[in-house]
Formats: sequence, C-alpha cells, structure tokens
Amino acid sequence: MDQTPDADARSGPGAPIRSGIPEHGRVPKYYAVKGQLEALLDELGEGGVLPTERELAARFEVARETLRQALRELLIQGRVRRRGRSTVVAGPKLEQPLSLASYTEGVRRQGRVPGRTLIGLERLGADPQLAGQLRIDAGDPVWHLERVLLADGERVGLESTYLAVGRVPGLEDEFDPGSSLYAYLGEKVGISFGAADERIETVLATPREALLIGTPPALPMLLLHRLTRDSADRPVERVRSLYRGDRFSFTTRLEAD
Amino acid sequence: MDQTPDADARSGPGAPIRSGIPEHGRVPKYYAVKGQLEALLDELGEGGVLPTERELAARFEVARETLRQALRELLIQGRVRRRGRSTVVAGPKLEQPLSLASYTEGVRRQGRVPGRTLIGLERLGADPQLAGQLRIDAGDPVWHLERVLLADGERVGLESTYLAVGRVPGLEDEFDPGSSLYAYLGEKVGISFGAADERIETVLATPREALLIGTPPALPMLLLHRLTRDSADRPVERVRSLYRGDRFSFTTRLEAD
DNA sequence: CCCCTTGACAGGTATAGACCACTCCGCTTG
DNA sequence: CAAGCGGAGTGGTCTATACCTGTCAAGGGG
Repeated sequence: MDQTPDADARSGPGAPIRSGIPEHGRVPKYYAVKGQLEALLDELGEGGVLPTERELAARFEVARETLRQALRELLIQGRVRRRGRSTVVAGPKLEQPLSLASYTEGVRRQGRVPGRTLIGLERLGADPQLAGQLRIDAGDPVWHLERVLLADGERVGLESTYLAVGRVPGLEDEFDPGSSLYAYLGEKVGISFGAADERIETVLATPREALLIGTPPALPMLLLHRLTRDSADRPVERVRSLYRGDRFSFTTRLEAD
Repeated sequence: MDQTPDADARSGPGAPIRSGIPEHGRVPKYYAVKGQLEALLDELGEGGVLPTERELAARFEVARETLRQALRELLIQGRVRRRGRSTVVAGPKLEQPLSLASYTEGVRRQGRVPGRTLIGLERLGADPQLAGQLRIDAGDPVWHLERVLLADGERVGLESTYLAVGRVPGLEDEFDPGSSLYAYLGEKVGISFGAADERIETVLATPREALLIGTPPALPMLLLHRLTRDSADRPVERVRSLYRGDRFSFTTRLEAD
C-alpha cells in the first residue's frame, strides 16, 4: 500500500549514486510529519480513528496546512480514509485481475461482496468516434450505462459502458443494473467474448466523479479503457472504468510470444 | 491526457441522477481557476511558457496558494511541466505496451529515442522474500541494478532489477548499463523468456525517487512489479519499474480463455 | 418512543505574507 | 573567447488566520 513497502526501492542509506544526479539530502518538514503520522497509524491499527487535524498540528508543532499536506499524501496512498467527519486508518488495496472476467469475479476472488449502484441508463445517438469503434453508423442508437462499483458496500469505482442498441435491444427491460453485465451478455444474449484491447493510466477524478465515488476531489484514479470484442471479432462494448487508485491494483500474466 | 477527454465521462448537463447520491453543484474557486488555466494552455500551445505564479494569481484575482492548487492538478495530469524555473505546456502521454518486449521496444514504437542512466549496480545478499521469488537460498548473491529511464533524453521512470548472480555471473563486466537488459539476457546469456506476472498500481514518488526522476515530490506514479520467468518457468528477474503517471499509459490485449 | 431541530465541531477552502533553495542570465575575470 | 561568479527572480515550503459546508449527537417537540 505504501509506495515503498519493498526494500528494493532504496539502495540503502549509504548507497553511492554513480550518476550526475545530486543527492539532495534535505527533507521537507511535511515529509517528516508524514513519517510521524505513519508511526501513529501503526499504533492505532486498521479502523482506528485519528485525532483532529488541529490537535495533530499542535502535537507535532506545525501549522495545520503543513499537517494537511502530510495527511493529503497518506490519503492519496490509501493509508487513511475519511469517514464522515473523522479520519480513520485504512485497510489494504484490492487486487483486480486484468482479464476478461468481470468486476464481479475479481472482487469475489478477494473474498469481498461486489455490488453496483445505477447512476443512469440512457439511449442516445453514437458520435462518430464511438460509432467507428463499435462499427455502427454515426447517430445509430447506443446504450450508455453508468454505474458505481461497490466492494462490501464501499464505493470503489465508476463504470461507464457503451453498447449498440441493435445488439442488445432488450437491455433496459431485461437487465438488472445491480448484476453483472458480462453475465447478462453471455448467458441471456448469447454473446461469446473474444479479445479485448485495454489501456491503463492514472488520472485525477473530476469533482463530479469524486462526488459519485465518494472520494476527496483530485484523488489519483486508475483509468481503464477497454474495447471488448466477441469471438467473431465484432465489437461488443466500449467501457471506461475508473477505480480508486488508493484502493486498487491490477494484476496480469504475460505469456511469451 | 486530461482525465475527461471523452464525452462518455458525463451524462450531460441535465442528466438525471437516479441514485441516492446528491448532485452537489458547488464548484471550488481553484477548480474554476483550473478551467481558466486550461484555456490559457490551449492558447499557448505545446511547449509554450506560462507566466509566473505570482502574475497568474494577480491576473485571475486569487491568492497564489489558490492558483498553485489549480496548477498542481494540471501538473499531476501532465498538462503542464516544470522546466527549470519556468512552467511549460506539456505534450501527450507515451503509450507503453504491457508485454515482454523491453522498455526499449515500447519507446521506439512511439518514435522516441530510449536511453538509460545508471544509478547503481551492486552485488548483495538476497533477503528471504527475494530468495523465494528467485528460487535461490537466502543470502545468495544477487545483482541489484538501478537505472533511470529516458525518452528523448527526458527522465520518465526508474527501474530497479534484481537477478541471481549465479544466473548471470558476468553482468558487471559484460553488460552496458545504457543498453537493453532484455537484449543482453536474450542474446548474450542465451535466456529464452517465458511467462511473467505483473502488478500495476498508482503510488506516490518518495522524495528520493522524485529527485532521481526529476519530478515534483508526491507526483502520482505508475508502479509496475514484474517477476519474469524463462521458458522452463524458472525465475529470471524481479523488476520494480516506476513510471511518471503524467507521462505514461499502458496498453494490453486480452485474449479469451 | 421516534423524529426533527439545532448547534458544536470536523474537515475544506481561501488569503496574505514570509523565507528558502535553486535556476538562469549577465557580467566579470582569466 | 571561455569559464566562473553573483545576483535577481522563480517555484517550494511554511505559517497564521478566517470563514464555509457538512456531520453528528444531544436534546426538545410531536
């Protein structure tokens, strides 16, 4: 969870730097405060409630803004979480396999209960880019399904899916937005999945996204763009999944060529 | 590059929210300032130099700290970059394929010139965890190779590799730290690669890492952990790669089961 | 007994001011 | 002309203060 859980991150205290890059040495005060906070988190243990910002600032003898800078980094790393008006020590990250298996499967494998909250299901006309990706004509009707992803009831991500109405005409009537879309497409519609192209990057949540997922604004998120095809290589859906960067990691297995 | 390049991120201005999550409406001032800054960036174009923070704060009639909060988000997103003592409009992200091909290959495919700077090459004893992963005995000698990754001379990442000395005894003498390790292992040592397990997550750079890569501290990074095996499924190396989150995205292709 | 009001208090945002380390340019010096 | 020195100005950090919005628990009213 921490960015340096591994000893391999450092060459050791006295390790020689053989490049022209200077070794700075100087440590900002907020970083020292962060270290003190981390020690405190270990004492408190998972789920423990932190004292208020003002009290911590007084205890460490720094300004509240300085303490907040340290706290902000711990928040981004997922070491602490906001819960109501208090701050608590967080649990470990979830590992999600990068595979065709749905979000449901990945979360279940971690021993957690998956869930979804419907934000919106609407029918609209495809813009040229989307039409090209789904291999339909621009303006053709597409479903736009937007859901918040849950793990043990906790909001952890936001998923936005586009698929052609022509391919799944009965979606609005037949599909339960709280269940797995992949299961529906596979079992009810009879689509067999083929390859998918994915792109992963880190982005910042917009205020709207942060609000929907329930994170502080500007938390780094993992953005997954996926274009799924069926076994005949026809496009099925375009998905944009946004996961809390402090709560998720993705794993994959690469095979030799 | 922006976190909402796609219209699919939004349901539209008047889109109904069908869940119990409230629509907030309020926009912090720094977020409005960020929007004004983005408009300015478009005017300036890639490579354009921004006015100073103090001047921008005066122009938008906000405190410098407020302006800095907006600028900090643009920095994290990779929309702007620090260059010396000035701030410039940044170019697009690099896409790196998630495959066994080396860093070298990925960067070349983007039409850029890859490079590396040696930070350190040392020989040390394996700790129990590393020994288990490399299937050697604890205390057995391992190489630790740490290099800064370059694209067109720009520092974009930090790579830390561990591999058993017994497997590659001549590394220190034969290997040119500025070249591709994969090419050396494949061509000179005669290792044929098999599958690899990878994990991707976002972390914050430590001050040391930020210094080596030349980023502002606490920039979100993409952390790639990889355990590479040969075609006989024996472990070859453990790699910890840290890439600038504002400069990289990773792509992969998932095949059906 | 439950619901709702209400206010204390938490974190979020915004401001002004100060100092520091580093970069970079121009100038001096060899 | 090249190298090196120095100062101006930049972003980085830190402080102190103020006000706002949302949370939550206590207490009053139904």
